[in-house]
Amino acid sequence: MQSLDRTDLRLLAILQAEGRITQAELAERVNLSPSACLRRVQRLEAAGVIVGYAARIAPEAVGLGLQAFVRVQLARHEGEAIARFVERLAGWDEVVACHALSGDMDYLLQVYVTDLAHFSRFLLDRLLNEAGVADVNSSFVLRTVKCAPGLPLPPS
Amino acid sequence: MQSLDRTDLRLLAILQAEGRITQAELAERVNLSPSACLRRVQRLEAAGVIVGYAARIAPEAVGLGLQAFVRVQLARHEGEAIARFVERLAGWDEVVACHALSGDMDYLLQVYVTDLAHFSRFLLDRLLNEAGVADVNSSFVLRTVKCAPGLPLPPS
DNA sequence: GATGAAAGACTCACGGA
DNA sequence: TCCGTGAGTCTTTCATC
Repeated sequence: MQSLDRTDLRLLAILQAEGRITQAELAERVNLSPSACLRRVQRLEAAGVIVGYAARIAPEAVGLGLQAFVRVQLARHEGEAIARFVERLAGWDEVVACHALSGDMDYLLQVYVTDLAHFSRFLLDRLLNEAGVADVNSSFVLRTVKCAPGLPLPPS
Repeated sequence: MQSLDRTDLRLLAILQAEGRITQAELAERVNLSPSACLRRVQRLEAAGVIVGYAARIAPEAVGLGLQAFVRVQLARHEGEAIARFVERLAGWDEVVACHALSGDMDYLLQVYVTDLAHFSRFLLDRLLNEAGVADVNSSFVLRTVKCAPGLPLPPS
């Protein structure tokens, strides 16, 4: 990707907030013809700047009443265990994100479950069942104070 | 919202993964006529099950090369400070999410910045500049091992 | 980047199970 | 109440300049 000009950034900002806006209205908002606008969007998609589109769903509305962050420490000197852990993660639907972090913990998992009973099963059947997991520390989300609809894009 | 039947859940799963799918194709995938499908989608939107639609953007592609999780503890017995902190958060673009958590920390912030210099400015100019902030602990994302495209929906 | 045109999608009012 | 049909309108998308 060459570089993103002001118009590209405006397109991204709009699409990030209104992913299903029509090309016609998108074009109008950035003062382009529909075809020029579409070409830019297609270019952004092809370049991997736009990775995809998603409906944002309210967790409670689909029965996901509990969100948790789980810090996981793997046993040292077990490269094998790390690879297996990462592989297993992919199959655990409850985990929507997992990051390797700097600092005193190894991995931070973001987890959605229906309730505490579900979370308990997740811990016992999945995480603690895993060889190489040395330590686990769970924090539940009491309240979500802020949830931006996308990334902070540079002003355009 | 009454309840979500199998078709609703299928619609949500598809829209969560392909937010810009056409109504025509969406209808075909769930074996409905376009109009019946559209009515269901509109109902899900009106009921707040679908909160919105968003383009997913690659952070590095827009210059956001560093992601961090920041744990913040506010001073106790300062209800005033909490309210002001939450209010300020809304204006800090770098913060895409903030949750009040159970356990030993108060708030968990998810932060996107361009680089360490930017993060440093964020800490000094914003967070540490805030009255009532008793303790701050930052962890940087070294690697994102998993990033699901949406919520774990019950099978349909 | 704009124009223009053909193909297709969107969306609604209506009638039926 | 929910679905399907049909039709008008708007959108998408491409070739062309």
